[in-house]
Amino acid sequence: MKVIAIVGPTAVGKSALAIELAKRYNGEIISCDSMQIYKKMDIGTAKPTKEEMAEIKHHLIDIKNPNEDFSSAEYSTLAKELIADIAGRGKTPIFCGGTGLYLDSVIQMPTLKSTERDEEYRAYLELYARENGAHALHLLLKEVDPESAAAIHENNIKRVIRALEIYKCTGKKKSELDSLSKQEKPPYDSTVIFLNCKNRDLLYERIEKRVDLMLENGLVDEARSLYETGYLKEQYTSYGAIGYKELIPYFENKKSLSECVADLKIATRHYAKRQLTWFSRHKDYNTVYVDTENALNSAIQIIQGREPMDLRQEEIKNNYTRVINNINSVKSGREISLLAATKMQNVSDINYLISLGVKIIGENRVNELLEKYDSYDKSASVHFIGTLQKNKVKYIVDKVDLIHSVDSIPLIEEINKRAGKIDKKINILIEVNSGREENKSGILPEDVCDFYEKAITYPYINVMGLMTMAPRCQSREEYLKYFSLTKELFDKLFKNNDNAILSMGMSDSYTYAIEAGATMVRVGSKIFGERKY
RNA sequence: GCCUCUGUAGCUCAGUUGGUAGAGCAGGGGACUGAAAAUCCCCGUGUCGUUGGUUCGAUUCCGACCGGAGGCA
Repeated sequence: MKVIAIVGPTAVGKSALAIELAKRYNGEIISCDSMQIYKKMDIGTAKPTKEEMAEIKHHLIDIKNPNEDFSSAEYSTLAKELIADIAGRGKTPIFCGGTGLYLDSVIQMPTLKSTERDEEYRAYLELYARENGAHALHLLLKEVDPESAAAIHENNIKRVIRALEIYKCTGKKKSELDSLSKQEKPPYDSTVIFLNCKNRDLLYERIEKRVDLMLENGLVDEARSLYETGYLKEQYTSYGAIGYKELIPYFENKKSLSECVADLKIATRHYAKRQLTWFSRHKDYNTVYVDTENALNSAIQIIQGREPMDLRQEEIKNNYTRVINNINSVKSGREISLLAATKMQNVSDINYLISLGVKIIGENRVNELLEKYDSYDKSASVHFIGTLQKNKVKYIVDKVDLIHSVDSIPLIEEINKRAGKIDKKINILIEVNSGREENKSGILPEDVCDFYEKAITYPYINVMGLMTMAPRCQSREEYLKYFSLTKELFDKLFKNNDNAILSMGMSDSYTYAIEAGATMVRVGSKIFGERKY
């Protein structure tokens, strides 16, 4: 029986990938996460959203209360039943989660069975260890199961106790059971995709962001309610979850919230590191790096055994053709320039796109532009379309043909100065904050004319037109409002200039922008696909 | 302006009665088949602020200088 599994450290983007694959392969997702098992722990364990669960069936989420016990053996039994059930209905089981042991208990261990636990014996051994020391406890294990004793460090009291408990409950040594199980054949034909991140700092950034998001979504309240209902107790398995116990000192007024949050982030990083170690050890896993490849395409390629480039190029070509057709259907005879927004896209995809006929590419970040610059196919011209910091101007003046996002006099001065040094006139667009959004950059519409008058006085600056980023809108009418406003300003300032550029409209709105009079549109995700990972 | 304290690892700080230094945290690596978001193991060279002097030898003692904190004016 075929199963697919998506594993990887926390926050790499497993869930989104699993859902995409489930859509493509008529799949159902079996969560492989030791903490999503528990009810009432939603935000902190990053469960899929209701919408996602409605779209794709998810299993083994919310099956226990936080004060109930659970174990990998129990997981194994449940998951195996589910595989049979899902496959029996003609669908594909897709595992998704970060608990490596749980996955192994399913795809590597055919006969793993739940065994009863012996709480009394455990408590006795814990006491024994406390009174006589870890070494003495370890000696007990050495007597009954020397092999396991050799494999388990004496300070690892939890494992030593577990091994002793297994012996007491089953009458067999843990080492014996282990080696028996290792002789068995894996029960399924499984393809495991290990999502990883080449750049560790990037993974840590994602973790940081995700924790912040959880806090915004109400993690503290969720934790407080667990704390107050008495579910946040050390004796429960669910207590291990990261994101709850770290906040206890805050609830008890022993630490500030920000200290607790810092601890929680550190705990999550450590966890991610342990996951990386675990998954890296499994040499049969297929590693996909989310920061250097398109995870979905690589995953599909692995599952189907196809060359990734074929598929990726096919997708880009189809998307590109669709965008061009859309542009042609609304441009009513005018010349429209298509700028491909290439943020986060790899150079081979970009160059392929250029080979299809794209003449302009636009980058958002200076560092990224510099990294990729040497590899670009030079038949396309490079524009800068993101927020430009003054201290970065010097790196790009000699490289870009147009800066779309100029919105302050100090920035113009810096560009003018740097351009002067290399004696090159720099083409710029003035960015208009057409939506009057506080956090967005750009000149307010009523100030644009003044700004323009000032800007054209600099000898090395060539103001070629306007650019705007509309706020995210729900309807065509809304978009048209912002675009028309910008178009009016544009007509006022550039009415006699046939070469003037009005850059507006992105993936969600480029057709409306063209209707409103744009001469250039900046399209990224509609060409390269959504950046989900 | 004067006085006191202070400057040691990414961070917080020990320490050397003068023989070039070590903890915690962070970070890195690893183990892990019955509690696993758990549990456990291993990894510490850094111009000891700069610069003169004393000394066989200075991060340690003395002086000057440069940062930082505080006090008196």
